[in-house]
Amino acid sequence: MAPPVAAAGLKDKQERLLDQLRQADTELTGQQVHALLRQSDLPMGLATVYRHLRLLQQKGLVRCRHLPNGEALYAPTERDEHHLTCVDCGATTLLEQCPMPEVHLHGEQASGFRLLFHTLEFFGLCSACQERQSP
Amino acid sequence: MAPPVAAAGLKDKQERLLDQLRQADTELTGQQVHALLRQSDLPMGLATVYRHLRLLQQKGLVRCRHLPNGEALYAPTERDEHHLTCVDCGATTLLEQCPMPEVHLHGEQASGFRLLFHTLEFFGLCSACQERQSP
DNA sequence: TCGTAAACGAGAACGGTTATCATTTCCAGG
DNA sequence: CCTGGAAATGATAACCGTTCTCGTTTACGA
Repeated sequence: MAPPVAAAGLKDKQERLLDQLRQADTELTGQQVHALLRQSDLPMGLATVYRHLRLLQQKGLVRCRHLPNGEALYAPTERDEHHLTCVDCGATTLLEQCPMPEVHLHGEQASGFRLLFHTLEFFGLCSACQERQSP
Repeated sequence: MAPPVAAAGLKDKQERLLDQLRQADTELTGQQVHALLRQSDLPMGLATVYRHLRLLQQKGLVRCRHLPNGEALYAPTERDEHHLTCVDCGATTLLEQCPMPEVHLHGEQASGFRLLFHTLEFFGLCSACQERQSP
């Protein structure tokens, strides 16, 4: 009874989860990660997904931001992207260029914080929503 | 029967709500705004608070950010503050100086978006949580 | 092979936000 | 002053993503 595929089970789930985020071409919600993993050869429960997502964040490997509606989006920290989000409909656009090439907190400004990642997000009204509210 | 205090009722609720945010010395959650207003001379329902909070955002008068736990915090846009937040316990520290003095999106990079505000937030581990996870 | 501790996951619980919808408040005309 | 319709309001129900609970499974050194 040699486990043909189950061997993948040995692979650390956390690492697998990170792979999933890296492979994705966009940020993913916790639910999406769960759904993707679900139909892979190494499915895992929703609770586990969130658990590891948090741990990865604490290791500084994953960053997350929140949409106006409160949903959380996750991405690998090495991907340094910023977005323009509509406060009305929630549509988000990836900014072509980072408006702030290098940001670093000077040392550790605040009492022993270990800096892991940052988010810089822009908010506004997309053209569609501008028209809709002042025709 | 001259209305002694009720006259305040004439004042636009939306403006009143904005005052509340301006008077506060920190960012407030929707619930907090509601609670504060509740015991003022112009109480309003939770639904109304959230409705106006969104409208104020669309006008560019109020900005909001989300804590790691998903809670939304509101503040007047004129207050340009940034924070350092612990991804574990959620503690937030106000940054003394803005690490990015002037940020502007060059014109409207993206298809007709009208830029209203931005958020720049830093995340890491506070000293307490660092110790707790690797003693 | 055992025993203990950590990891897991299904489903319940939570809690902030949003939607519903009946009621109230505004106001511009009669 | 009345009146009628539109917009605002708010108590409550519904939503839904996330977290918790806790019994079960897995890992692994002795």
